Amino acid sequence: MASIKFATWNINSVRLRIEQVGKLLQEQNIDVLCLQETKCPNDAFPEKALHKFGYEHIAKHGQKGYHGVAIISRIPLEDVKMRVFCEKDDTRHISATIAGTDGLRIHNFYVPAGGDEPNPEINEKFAHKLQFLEEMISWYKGHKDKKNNKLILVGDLNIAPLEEDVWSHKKLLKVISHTPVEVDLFEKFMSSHSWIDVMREFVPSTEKLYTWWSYRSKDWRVSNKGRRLDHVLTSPALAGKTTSMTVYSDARSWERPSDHAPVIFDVDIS
DNA sequence: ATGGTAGTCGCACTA
Repeated sequence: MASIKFATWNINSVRLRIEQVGKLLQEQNIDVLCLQETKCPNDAFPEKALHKFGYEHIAKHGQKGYHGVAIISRIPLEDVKMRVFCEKDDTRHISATIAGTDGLRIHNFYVPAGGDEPNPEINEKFAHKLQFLEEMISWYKGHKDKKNNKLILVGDLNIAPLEEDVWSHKKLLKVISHTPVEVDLFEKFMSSHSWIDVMREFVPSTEKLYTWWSYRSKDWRVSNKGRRLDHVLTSPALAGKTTSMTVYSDARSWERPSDHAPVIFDVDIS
């Protein structure tokens, strides 16, 4: 069986943590890594280090200071595209087709976090997040031949949709990432394209599952007040093709860690 | 109810 090992990780500065990127790639034998929050302009992207780690194919979409996404691959990437959302020049999306896979395409997203105040009337960051999600719902409508498209969508979607995706459902109902209005949009997005929630294929919805733990708690593993903000989705054409999924929370304990853990998964392409 | 930490860029902003 031929398979590809993928990972997605909000790295919170690719330059600061380039050695951690290398450690993940090499120790976990990753083929294709999607990064979010690279916080790095394209001309400053640490390509040489990545080449040294054995990764020749890099698709990047970054800007100074904020946001930024990238796909780092051992396999050639084709037809790299970026999409604009909300008519902003934020670097929040990049996609590519994996060579030699008969058209398997991966989309890498960094959805706006949305600020603190969960009222779009007075918080334009939350309004932006909701509009971004609306545009994600309409984004795919132009695609043809949906049923045969082999698509993977990963990234920091900044939404924890299920009750067991947060440490306390009740306490987070008014906390952005878990408010009903954004969870509804997330569910609308999922159903409009029949996306498969791969992580929940491996860990039942009755069990807690997190990918992010705030920097603001001293002992993140003991308090364990996490949220599942990072996601792995596939189109129905890939149903049953994901053969493993792990939240690699060890990386949250590395020295000067990202506040997100990588999610690693295998896709059978035979 | 509040404030806690981290990163980039420059002394504010975003998460």
